[in-house]
Amino acid sequence: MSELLNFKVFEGYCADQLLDLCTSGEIIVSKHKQLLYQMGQKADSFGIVLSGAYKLSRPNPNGEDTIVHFSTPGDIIAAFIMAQPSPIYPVSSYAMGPSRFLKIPREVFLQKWKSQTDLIFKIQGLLSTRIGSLQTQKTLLKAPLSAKIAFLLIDILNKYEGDESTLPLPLTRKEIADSLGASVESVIRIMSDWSKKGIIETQDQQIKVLKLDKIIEEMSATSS
Amino acid sequence: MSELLNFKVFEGYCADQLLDLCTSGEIIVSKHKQLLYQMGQKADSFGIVLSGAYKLSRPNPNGEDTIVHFSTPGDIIAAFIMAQPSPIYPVSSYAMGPSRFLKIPREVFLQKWKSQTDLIFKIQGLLSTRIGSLQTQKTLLKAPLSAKIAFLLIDILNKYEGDESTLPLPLTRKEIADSLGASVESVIRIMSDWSKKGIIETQDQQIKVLKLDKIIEEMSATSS
DNA sequence: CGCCTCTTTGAGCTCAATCAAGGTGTGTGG
DNA sequence: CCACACACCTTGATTGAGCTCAAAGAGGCG
Repeated sequence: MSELLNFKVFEGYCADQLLDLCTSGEIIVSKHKQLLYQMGQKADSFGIVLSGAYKLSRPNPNGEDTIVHFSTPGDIIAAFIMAQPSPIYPVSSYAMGPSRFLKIPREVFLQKWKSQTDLIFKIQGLLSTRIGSLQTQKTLLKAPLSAKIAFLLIDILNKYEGDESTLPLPLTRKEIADSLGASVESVIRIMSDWSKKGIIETQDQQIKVLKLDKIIEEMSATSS
Repeated sequence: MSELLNFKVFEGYCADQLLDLCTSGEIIVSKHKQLLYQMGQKADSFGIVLSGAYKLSRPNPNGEDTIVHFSTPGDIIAAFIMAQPSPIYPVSSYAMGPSRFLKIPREVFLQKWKSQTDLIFKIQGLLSTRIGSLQTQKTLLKAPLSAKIAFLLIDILNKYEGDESTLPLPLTRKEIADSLGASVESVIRIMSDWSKKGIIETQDQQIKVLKLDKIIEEMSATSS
């Protein structure tokens, strides 16, 4: 599939090489909310998000799921545990809306990917972006909820090259809440407020940011 | 230095190989609170914590520092950004108590470390542990503060092979607060309570966990 | 000896959680 | 086709965990 060539991870690779890397690859078509990987199970494959999105989540002490990451096209899932002796998926993955995923067996990673130094460092780059994002979220712990929501929206928008203002994945208020460790009601209160002020617009779980500057303001706002 | 041989990252390496890997290495002796790396600066070296500990922190929107990670002996700092074109330290590092650090120039990484596939995956293992820890912290967002403190203490204890019950680094209440996104006062209130109950003991910023089971209980406690 | 860091305790307040209730749209089985 | 369950969104009222502010004691250090 030539669509792989567009992803930054494969920068500098030609079609033939990619074909080799994706030996025994299989395209998984997921429906909304469908499980891709189950936390705790033996990790015998990894892969790349082709379209749509997947959420990675772990249960919290109350048994509810906390979302730890949103994986969007070009994102590699589970690659960085493939090198471990007998890897286990550390999180569960669910599709958000109809999505496609290129699934590759672990053996192919060990045989073909592992030795590609450049590729490994590209993947490490993705990892380090992820750590950066988690760390930023940690610095926002003491910030008001509105700042956290603002950051989350901007963080997701930033992943897409095109500076579209519409979030390219169906995102419910509940999912925002689960990602931020907040309650749905609180998230709704803040976002309703933004809607009234014309800062954002929601249609059918597609969130559109109309006034990016206002959102950014929201993040540093000491006042109102 | 043969003390490197004890660290898990270098499992399987012999002294000669290590010596080669640490070409141009320099041992940095840090005093308490001394700066090791400054966030935002050009990253031209990385290294390994030999003794003591370092805290990695980033400023939050209020200008205060949030601690994102505690690096203890055997931990590698900044290695995973060395492969980037022109890396910048993403966080600042400060010594906690007198500490020692083996500093290695970036060129040595590019020349000698980069090609050692096994080593790279060991480092990736450290990274993935770090992500795991950050994710777990995220799942605790809705848990009471006491659960977060309990988890932090246990998390730090777990890093040390020997099941010592004394935390091997000087940890102030303020640092705990800065790591959890809480206020010093709240941390003190909870820990004073634990001290009174004989669950922990503090002497000169050395925290000792007397009743590990009680602490674990604290994490799931719905009551009290 | 004054300054600084760390710890402690108390009082009051606030942000967001919880509880409660109602509305809408969608899928599903009788 | 209707009824029912279920997921999502919304709004209001109440409450409480933890924050802020204030004040003070205990080392340690130049």
